Amino acid sequence: MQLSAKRKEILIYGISMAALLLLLKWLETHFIIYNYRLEIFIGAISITFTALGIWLALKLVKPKVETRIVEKEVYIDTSLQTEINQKEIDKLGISKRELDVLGLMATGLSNEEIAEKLFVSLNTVKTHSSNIFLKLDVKRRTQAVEKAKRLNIIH
Amino acid sequence: MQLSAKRKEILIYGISMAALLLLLKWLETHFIIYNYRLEIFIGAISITFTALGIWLALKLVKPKVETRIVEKEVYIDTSLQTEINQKEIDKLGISKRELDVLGLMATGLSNEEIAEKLFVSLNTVKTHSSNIFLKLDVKRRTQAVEKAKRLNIIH
DNA sequence: ACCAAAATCACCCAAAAGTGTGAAGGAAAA
DNA sequence: TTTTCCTTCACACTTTTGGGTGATTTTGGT
Repeated sequence: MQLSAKRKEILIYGISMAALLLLLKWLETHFIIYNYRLEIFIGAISITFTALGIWLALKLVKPKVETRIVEKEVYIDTSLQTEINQKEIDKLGISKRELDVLGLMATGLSNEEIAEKLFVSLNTVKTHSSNIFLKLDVKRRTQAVEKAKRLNIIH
Repeated sequence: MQLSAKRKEILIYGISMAALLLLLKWLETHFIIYNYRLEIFIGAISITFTALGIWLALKLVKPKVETRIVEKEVYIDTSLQTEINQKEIDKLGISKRELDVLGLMATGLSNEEIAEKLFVSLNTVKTHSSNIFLKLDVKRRTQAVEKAKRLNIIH
C-alpha cells in the first residue's frame, strides 16, 4: 500500500504522540512525577507539543504557488497577419481572377508560370495583368506588386 | 511603540499560554483534576498546544513559494523595426552599387529609370541586375525584390 | 430569359528585361 | 607590384512583358 506524503506525516505525528504519552505514563508511575512539581511537567508537555504542532504545520502546509510570467518574444511574419483591404479592392474594381494573377505576380512568377498554375493560356494572363495595371494605375508588374502590397490588397 | 506583525503574534501566543497555565492552575486547585483522570487532562493539553503550535507556525513562517513559470508570448511587429541584414548582404556578396539598383528595382522602376537616377547607362544597370539575379539565385526582378525583402536586404 | 461583368483566348507589335561576352579604369587587398 | 573585385560600358541576341484590338464563353443578378 502506497502512502501519500501527507498521510505519512500524520502517521508519524500519531506515533510520536502515542510514544510520548507512553513515556508520560512511565514517568508518572515512576519517580519523576513525585520529585518535581506538576507545573514544570505540564510546561514541558506544552513546549513539546507546541514544537510538534509547529513541525506538523511546516510539513503539511502546501507551498504557496507564485506564478511568474516570463515574456517570450515571438516574431510574427507581419505579412501573414495583415488583413487584406477588401474595400480598396472593391474601390479599384479588381476581380477575383485578377487578384489571383496579382498574388502570383507578387511571388515573382512570370506570366508563363502564372498561366500554368491557373490552367489558362499566356494570353489570358497577359490580359489580366494589363487590366491590373490599368486599375492600379501603374506601368509595370514590379510597380503593381509594390502598390498592391502597400494598399494591403495582397500579402 | 509600533510592534511588528511577528512580534505581535509571539505576544499573543505568550499571553494565551499564560492564560492557559492560569486556567490549569485554577482547575488543579478546584474540582476537575480530582474528578477526572490525569491522562485525559494531559491529552487535552497536548491537543491544545499542538493546535497552538500549528497556529503559530502558520502565522510566523513565511510561506514556501513555489515559482511556476508561465511563458507568455509577446508578438512583436517586425515591419516597423526591420533593420537591414548586413550579414546576409555580405554572405551573398552583394556590392553597394548592386544594392542601389536592387533598392530602386523594389520601388518598381524600370532599368531605364534606374539608369537615369544613378547617372549610368542602361547597360550598366542591366549588368548590375544580372549580377544581382545570380547572387540572389533568382530569374527575374520580381523574384529578386521578393527575396530581398524577405531576407531584409532592402526595406 | 436577359444583360452586364468577368473570364477566356488570339494576334500583332513594341518596349523592356534578361543573357552572354568582352573590355577598360580604379581602388583595395595580398 | 600584382591580383582581385567593383564599376562602368558596349553589342548582339533571346525572352518576357506590355499595349491595343477583337472575339467567345461563362457567370451572376434582375
